[in-house]
Amino acid sequence: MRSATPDADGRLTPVAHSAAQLRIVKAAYALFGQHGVSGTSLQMIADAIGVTKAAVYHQFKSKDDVVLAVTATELEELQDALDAAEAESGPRAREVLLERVVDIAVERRHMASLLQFDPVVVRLLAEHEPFVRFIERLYRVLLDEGAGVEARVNAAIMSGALSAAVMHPLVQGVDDETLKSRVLAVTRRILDLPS
Amino acid sequence: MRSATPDADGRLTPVAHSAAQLRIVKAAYALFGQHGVSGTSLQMIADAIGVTKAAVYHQFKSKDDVVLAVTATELEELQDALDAAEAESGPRAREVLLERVVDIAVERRHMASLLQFDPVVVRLLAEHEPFVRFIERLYRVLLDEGAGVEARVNAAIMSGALSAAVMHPLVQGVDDETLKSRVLAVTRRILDLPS
DNA sequence: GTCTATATGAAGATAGAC
DNA sequence: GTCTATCTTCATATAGAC
Repeated sequence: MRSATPDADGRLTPVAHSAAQLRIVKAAYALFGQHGVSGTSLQMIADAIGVTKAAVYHQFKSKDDVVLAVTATELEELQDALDAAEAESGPRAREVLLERVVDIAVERRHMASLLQFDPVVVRLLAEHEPFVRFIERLYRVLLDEGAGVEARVNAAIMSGALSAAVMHPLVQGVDDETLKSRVLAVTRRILDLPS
Repeated sequence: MRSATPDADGRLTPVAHSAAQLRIVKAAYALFGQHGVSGTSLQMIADAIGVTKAAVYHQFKSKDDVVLAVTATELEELQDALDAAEAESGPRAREVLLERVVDIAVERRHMASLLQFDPVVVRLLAEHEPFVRFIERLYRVLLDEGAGVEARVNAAIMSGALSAAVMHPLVQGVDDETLKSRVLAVTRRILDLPS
């Protein structure tokens, strides 16, 4: 896998993408958001950037590889947030993570659901160790050590709440700032953080 | 469309499915949950029930029709909950709806996300008037008349929270009863209902 | 209600030229 | 880094027999 390599500490170390790879990842990202991963063909991606399928295959050896690269790119942003959170200690870490994550989710509205709900992405995330370790690292901040059922359900609720909150038809017309502050308020309540 | 016809009041009036149609819908339902709609072929559906593709096409004239039938079947359950809620008045209506919806979501865990997050289903729900009217009816109970931005965001959050809460990897091992009570508690908090 | 057989196209993927 | 050309497999969909 070229797009993300393991690291001792659950840190993703993604590639220096070439310009050509970046164009593909960017186009794929947009199309995945509109059609889902299975609903997006390499032909669609190639058409979107004005090249042929073969050109795409020169950069990535399979469609799974493209999905992996897109996913890793998305997680990079999350990783920065996680790094910042881990630099804090105690409940403050969770607070910092939450704020950053909400910001990211609102700004890249349609992607949030992909990562969590697209069956192809879910499968890849579960199968590739670097991703698994990264997710574990994320939950370590979000949940207390040895957190019980209640905390786990709360964390699950929070992650889905976030996805829906930013892409649901009901919030189509809502501006980013309003959305951020509302979502932050509700997710804080879910995680039992002080507002 | 054979699988759902309009009604003056946003009520879906689905077909008397034949036994053959029911088998197809049931198999498709399971496969959609595992692979998503785009990731499920009619061949997979046919194989699952031990017939040929042609047999499936005899019952439904296109794949969209199968998706429509599956979706309508899922919404039928929601419709019963909605009927019950509308029979109540005031805040009690919302309370009743919430309890029923949580029950349904927990019991059919993997479907909740399909209806809200699968791009194909989302498209079909938006394009077919009976569905659009039904969803409007649903929101009428969930939200107050002329509800503001805050209530809309809350409703969106709630619907996503529900999906994630019942299918997130974090809650894989949690039993139905625990999940129901936790989800109910949190969603009540989101909607500002008394617990 | 299900079958075989088939049409037509698009999917993922590769070889080799420029 | 991109192309044309090609392969194979699979997709949706139809015709017509049983």
